[in-house]
Amino acid sequence: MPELPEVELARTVLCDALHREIASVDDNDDWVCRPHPPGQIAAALVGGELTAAHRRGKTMWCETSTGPHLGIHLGMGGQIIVDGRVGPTGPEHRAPGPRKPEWDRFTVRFADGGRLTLFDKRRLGRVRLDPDIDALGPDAATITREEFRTRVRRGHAAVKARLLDQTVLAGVGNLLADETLWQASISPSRPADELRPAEVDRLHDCLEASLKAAVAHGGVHTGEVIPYRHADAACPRCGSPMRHGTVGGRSTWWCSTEQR
DNA sequence: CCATATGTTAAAAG
DNA sequence: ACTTTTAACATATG
Repeated sequence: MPELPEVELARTVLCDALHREIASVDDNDDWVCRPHPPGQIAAALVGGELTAAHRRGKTMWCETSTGPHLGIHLGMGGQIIVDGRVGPTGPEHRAPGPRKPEWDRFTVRFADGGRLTLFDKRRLGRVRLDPDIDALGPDAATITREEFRTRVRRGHAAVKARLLDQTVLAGVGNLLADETLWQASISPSRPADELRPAEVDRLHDCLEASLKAAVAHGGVHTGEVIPYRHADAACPRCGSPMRHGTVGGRSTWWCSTEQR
């Protein structure tokens, strides 16, 4: 579920956890908390408080009164829950399924009795101290037209692979990439450096629009073409069959006639 | 049992 | 050396 829009919404939930004394921390999942051994993150946080919540691409981090930054990544399906308020990270938000306690992978308990939890069935989420934010490219929501042009076109890989590369720009995931390329009528497998300048600009415009719509509507799954990413679907714009394949190592759907 | 899943990344390949 | 692709990661679900 979590791509940039979901993570931004999760970040707003995270803000509810700010300025509250941290009483204890459960960091016992050594896979989610790697490379930290159990207790290390707890030791860095207990007694202090979270003072600010930031995001770049799909990575969030909190500043703390004790010094270190607390990095949180939702992985493939993680959710932030603060005092029972669930970050809207996809269809599950609207139809919450079972919530087994063992799916709580990381928890900060506050002196006021409330708590912040990373809920993640698949366990691909990540919590760590002082994440390397600078390894990421510019945030997809604020990247300039100039930056987008030079970064996306630098490289011969498929344009979808460039969009998904978090060091090129940060925040675009598989669904948002398909949505943006469909909006722009560009084939996902076109080599990025062969796109005409006008096409790259169109892609940037469509990315901005898709991001804005997704944040406003509650997630990337609200994209126009997302419901048509399945076998036997027809393009909602022209009626041609939707095509399927693997591009950039990910399952990809595109319109067989409009996307060139 | 098999395939798939909205992400990242180490390793292999080019 | 740098870029691109693939496989693996942990786990749930259809």
